[in-house]
Amino acid sequence: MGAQTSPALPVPTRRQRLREQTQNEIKAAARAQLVSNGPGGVQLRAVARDVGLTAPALYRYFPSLEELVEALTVDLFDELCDVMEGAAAPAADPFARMLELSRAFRRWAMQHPHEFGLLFASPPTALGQQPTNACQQASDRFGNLFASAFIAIWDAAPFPVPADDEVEPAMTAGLMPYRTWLVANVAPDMPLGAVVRFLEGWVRIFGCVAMDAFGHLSWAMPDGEPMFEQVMSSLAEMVGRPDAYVPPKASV
Amino acid sequence: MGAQTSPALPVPTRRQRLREQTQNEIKAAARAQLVSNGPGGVQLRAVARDVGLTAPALYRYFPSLEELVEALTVDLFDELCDVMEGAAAPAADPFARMLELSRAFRRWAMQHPHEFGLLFASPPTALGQQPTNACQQASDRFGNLFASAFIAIWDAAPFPVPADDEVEPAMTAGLMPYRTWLVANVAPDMPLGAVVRFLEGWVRIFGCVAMDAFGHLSWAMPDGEPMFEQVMSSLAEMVGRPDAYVPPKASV
DNA sequence: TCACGCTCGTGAATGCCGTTTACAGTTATG
DNA sequence: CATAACTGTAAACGGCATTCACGAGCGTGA
Repeated sequence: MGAQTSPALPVPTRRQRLREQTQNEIKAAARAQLVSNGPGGVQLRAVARDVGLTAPALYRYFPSLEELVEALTVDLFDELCDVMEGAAAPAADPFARMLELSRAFRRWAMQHPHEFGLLFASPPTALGQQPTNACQQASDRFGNLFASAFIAIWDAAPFPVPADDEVEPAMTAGLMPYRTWLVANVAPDMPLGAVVRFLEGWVRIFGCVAMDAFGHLSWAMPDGEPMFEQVMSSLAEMVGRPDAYVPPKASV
Repeated sequence: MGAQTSPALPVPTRRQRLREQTQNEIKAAARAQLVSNGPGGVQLRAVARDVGLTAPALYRYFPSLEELVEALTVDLFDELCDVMEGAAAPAADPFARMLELSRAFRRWAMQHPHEFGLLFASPPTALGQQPTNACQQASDRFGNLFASAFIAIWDAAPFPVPADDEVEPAMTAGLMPYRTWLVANVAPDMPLGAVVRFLEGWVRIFGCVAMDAFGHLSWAMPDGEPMFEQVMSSLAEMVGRPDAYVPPKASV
């Protein structure tokens, strides 16, 4: 009845706190399994064992194994986004921010290949079923990180891009919905050609990171970082700022 | 006892033929499961049911589910390579061949996303264990398709590439083993810079195809083909033959 | 022709899995 | 303090991969 109990939301009851804590323990155990067994190797009974419960008890916290993995996915997207945001100062030069965002992305992917696999290689596994709202939201946050970084680069210093009528008609058509959304919501003055450049860059960054994380580069080189850095350097040229690329600080 | 029975190998006994036929039926059933359930959704018992056998019977043909999937993987690599070779005339202009190889690759990936997932997205699933010999061999054939196509382009008309001392030292170091192998075996006169360009191109092609197949492009565009075609066009410029890119024949 | 061995298939059994159900103990609340 | 909500358990179900012991059929050499 004290005065400070009036806002209902910020005062979770004791049980709620314990419940949330247990949920986190469960997700942590699930992640440990993900790390050692890969996506698909997360087992409900094993998670329960690790956390000191019987299997049916987990159903008090997650309605199914699948939803547990989904919750873990959301957490991992958030972790990845947090790491990326923590690595790139928003106030920095826009391209420097993009550079640091991308490097943090690559670093996280290399350090957590199985988590990366869960986030980015599952679609073929789960093809045909649309993702959960929460999942979609989490991956949107990730996408927006890159998009807003690109928009900042463009707003700070537009660079030459193909004119609207130089873009392939097929691409123009396919890109229209996204482009109108962009213009209406976040980047009023971005031409179609810039959107194309954004996607090109995103494909190169993601492709480089994903191939490395999935081991599709190791036949030619043991470490994909130099290739990644070169991609970033060539992207600096693409956005008309060849000087903006700076090599990474030497790692320890 | 006839004269034609002398070579032991080319005359498989009747049993051997039946056995092989059953093996193929099993792999076909496994593939059907792969298509409908995705990698990881291939179940031994379900395969057995589909082929009209009990589960233990499959162990007469494959020592485990895992090895069945591996055999299927090898088959799929071969099918992909056959399709690609069938789509690209070896005698054609070297870049045209690369173009057709890449398009066939993309086409196959789009038409068989689950098979593509099994071939190219499993490493995170099976991270830490080196592939079977047969698997390695099959994926080597795939890699060599692209490599030899690139070598043909280079041999036909070398193009400007970064000089050896312009390549990042880190990349030079990592690339050395592969480069010396290339020079020793298939491309005696290929400079380091050309190897770098090859990998760049490969990363862009694969990245574009993989992202599309995994649905990581659909948030921006429903169909990744125009983006893929643009990548191919820009690769034509990269190899100094901007004229060599020709748009695809209109699809039906 | 017959008997032997090899191949291929089966049913039963083991131990794991995800999930459901019924039940008991604990905790918060009127 | 009684009542309801919450959190855990044991038992059970069906499905899974895998192993084993067994039998039926084929191919071959005496």
